[in-house]
Amino acid sequence: MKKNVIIEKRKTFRHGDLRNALVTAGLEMARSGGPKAVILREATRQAGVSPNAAYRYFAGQAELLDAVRSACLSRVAASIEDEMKKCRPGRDPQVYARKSLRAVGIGYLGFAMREPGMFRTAFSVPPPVDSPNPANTASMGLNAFQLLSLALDRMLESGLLTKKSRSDAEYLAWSTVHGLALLVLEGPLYRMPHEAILALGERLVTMVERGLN
Amino acid sequence: MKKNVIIEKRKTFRHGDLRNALVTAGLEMARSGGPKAVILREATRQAGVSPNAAYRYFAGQAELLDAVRSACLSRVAASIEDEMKKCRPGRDPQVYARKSLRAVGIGYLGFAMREPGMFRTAFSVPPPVDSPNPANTASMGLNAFQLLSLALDRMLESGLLTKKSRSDAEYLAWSTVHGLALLVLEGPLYRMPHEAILALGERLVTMVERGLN
DNA sequence: TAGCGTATGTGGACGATGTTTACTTCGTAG
DNA sequence: CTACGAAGTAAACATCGTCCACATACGCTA
Repeated sequence: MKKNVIIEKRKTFRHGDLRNALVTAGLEMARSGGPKAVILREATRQAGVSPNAAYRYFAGQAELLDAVRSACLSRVAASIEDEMKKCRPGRDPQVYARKSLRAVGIGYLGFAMREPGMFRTAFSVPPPVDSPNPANTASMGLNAFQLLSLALDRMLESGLLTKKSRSDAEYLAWSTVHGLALLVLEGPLYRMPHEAILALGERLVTMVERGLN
Repeated sequence: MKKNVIIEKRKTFRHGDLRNALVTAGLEMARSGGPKAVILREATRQAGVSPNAAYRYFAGQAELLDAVRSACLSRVAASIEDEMKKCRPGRDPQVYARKSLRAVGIGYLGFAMREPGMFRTAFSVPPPVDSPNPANTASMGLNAFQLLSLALDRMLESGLLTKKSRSDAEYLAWSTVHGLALLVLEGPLYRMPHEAILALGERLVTMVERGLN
């Protein structure tokens, strides 16, 4: 395969920023291979360090993956944010609200298509059964979630949504876009051309708009 | 962990049904651990056979996983079918159509909750970049897809859907339910109680009904 | 400035996995 | 009955994650 030669044999005994270097290396592996490609030893190799050095910063491979995953999630949020910034509050609040919701969907889907590896990593999980961590309800994607919530709030404020239908609407909207992204990335829409996917995305967001009620 | 003792040291040199035994073992591993838990060596162990024997039937671990995945997909379809059988064509075709669509959604989501490991395995993929297999467009879940199509056709026939909005509606509906399932299995809805999830599922299907237009 | 404690890395080893190459066993076709 | 080929075995290798004991040098204190 690719024999990434170590950049340079660092001269200092201490690396200086190892934890960060490991996550960065992991990120790159995730980018081009998904969660399964995040190899601890390979990360240390790229950092020019012995395998065990990683254990000074992570309890194990799982924890490294977790850090990488976290980084991926923030990229997702960033993508949404970028899309969101494009729509400014015009005179019609309803138009603004609709645009916001669309931005969330498009930013999300767009990232999935642009960075499949990272996207899949972002939403991969450790054994979903063994983390009875009560505190991590908020550990995932609150940023992206908040952006979505924001868009939905705008819908509510502008009268496009009733108070009742606003509740938990995040989950419904999120489900929809996330589902399409996965269908595209690893489902039957695998070979569908990008424009077609985006068109489907548009319809999807419209469906949410109309269907949330 | 669990030290599944070999059932019995078979007396015949030939196993007789090895390929099947391997897939079955793999299925069980998938059930209780997802795709990552499908270990080739472990499968051969459970079949009471040497590791290499597997290579008579599969090119490698990936191919075994693929077979298991395929089995999981058919389970998904079966779950939908079960739900579908519950709704009979009454006098009102629109009611029937709606019930059908709901059945698909509920069957799908229900399976995800009942068999998380298999569900996750069903929708896991090899490196999504390296299978330029043109023939496998239909290799995945056509069964489940067909059931969904059927339900949507009923919607069309009964006048709940326009011809135009019928096109590609599978993908929109599928995205939605699949997305919720994943949010529940490995997303922020991880710890949400089952009733709440089902309630969300109902709302979701309603959203699709209304939003497809 | 000398020394020392400790955070940071190293080295070597272990068990598990996937996979390859060479060999053995045995059902069966001719 | 014999020989061929399908089915399974044995031993070995590379890689991965991880544990243990040990080495290094940074930076604080005396």
